[in-house]
Amino acid sequence: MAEQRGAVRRRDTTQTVCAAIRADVVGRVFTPGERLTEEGLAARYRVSRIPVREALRTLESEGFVHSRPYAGTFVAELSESEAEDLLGIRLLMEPFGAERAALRRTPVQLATLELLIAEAREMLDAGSAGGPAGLAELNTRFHQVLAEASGSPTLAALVAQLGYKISWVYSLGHPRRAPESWAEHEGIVQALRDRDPDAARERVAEHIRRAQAAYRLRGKH
Amino acid sequence: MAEQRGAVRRRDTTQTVCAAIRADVVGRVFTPGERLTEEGLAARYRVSRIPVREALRTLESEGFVHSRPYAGTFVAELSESEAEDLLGIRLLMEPFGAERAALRRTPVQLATLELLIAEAREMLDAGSAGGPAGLAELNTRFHQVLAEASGSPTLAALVAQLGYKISWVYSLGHPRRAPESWAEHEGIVQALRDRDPDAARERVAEHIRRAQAAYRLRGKH
DNA sequence: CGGGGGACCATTGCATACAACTATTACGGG
DNA sequence: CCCGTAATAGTTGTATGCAATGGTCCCCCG
Repeated sequence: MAEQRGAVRRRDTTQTVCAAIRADVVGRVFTPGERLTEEGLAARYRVSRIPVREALRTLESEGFVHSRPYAGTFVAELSESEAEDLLGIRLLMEPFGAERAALRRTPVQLATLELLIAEAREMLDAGSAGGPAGLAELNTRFHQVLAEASGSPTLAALVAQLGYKISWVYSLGHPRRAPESWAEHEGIVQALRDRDPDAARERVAEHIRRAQAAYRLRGKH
Repeated sequence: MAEQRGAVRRRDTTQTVCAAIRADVVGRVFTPGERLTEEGLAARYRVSRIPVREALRTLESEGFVHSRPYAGTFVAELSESEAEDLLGIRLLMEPFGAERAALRRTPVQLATLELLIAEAREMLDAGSAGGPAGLAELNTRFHQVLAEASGSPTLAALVAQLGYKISWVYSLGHPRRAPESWAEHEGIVQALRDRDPDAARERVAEHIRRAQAAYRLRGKH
């Protein structure tokens, strides 16, 4: 369990460690402002310091940690306004990507999105048997595939980074509006199926505005 | 000269190497698709492989290179549509940032922008004595400071990454519209001075649309 | 002569080891 | 008792070295 947590098959170590640290940051295992020692992380994931260092450089450029030479690496702290801006940026980029995706999506991407919706519906019908974590995972993947369907690797990468950060912010308290959310996803996929860029853009924009509103309500803690 | 190119003061090596490689990628010293060997880069910049590796991880997450385990690192290739999308994304993000900047800019940031404009005007009046590279550098910094003035570190980082990539694309052939460009910059700063978010957003949008148009004209090669 | 398979080599991935710097703490002076 | 300074310890930065893997070239076979 914790023993084998980061036991890598001597391959892809850096990427695995990077994902693990990011997951632990997003999952609030490491609290914002906390100092991360390379040796501590190395021990935690059962690797040496080199993969840890490389993972930290990636996470730094993604904005999850920041480090000063010889001083150490610290988990980033997102201000409230920063969290708000994140949602604003997302509201810009995802509709833009969806517009492109309506024109450029491949059949495989379309089918993947439909598959994700089907899996989500199954989970919802089963009464969240897969757990809310499963739905959140599906949601992340949905938005990820949607971004990739835009045909722009840069845009997809940016959306992915944003998605991680928003998960981080949202982790304070998940708004529970999964059924509505997935219904909206269906509308988005329909627009992609119809190759209707305007509808795709508008539906994604509306989807994100609603998520944003739900977040703001939860934000009053 | 080339001898001392990457001779680092035994500090900040990784960041310096990262910037150097990025500059060489943007400057077309390394051509898209080219394979970069760690040892070759280490020799070029007079450092060991470790800083090179870490720099490459950063550049990978920024999208300038891509690497597969054990296979090597390759300079990324930007398709024409990808270049077009880059400009589209910039057209989304920079006006958004400018809107925020009009409300959040600090006096120091405002003064910095004014300083940059003054320096640019001096160069222009001197008949591009500082060289076009100097103006391009000032342009990059202007947009960088403008993005930072939005008060959102995430947004600033994204704009910075985009800026590098756009410099890369533009390096195929610089559109020479520096005088008009800097006149527009003045209008933008005026909007920030007036704390007028709508004007700031619109002027930046117009500025970028014109740069985009100039690029498209040049693009017909 | 063209295509497939295998061995060699270059290169990457990772761990260990040493040097350099920061932060903390203890000590002495005011 | 507080502040400034210096030594110390802990952590980061970099170099060297070895094991694992992918790419390439050559040989053999069809």
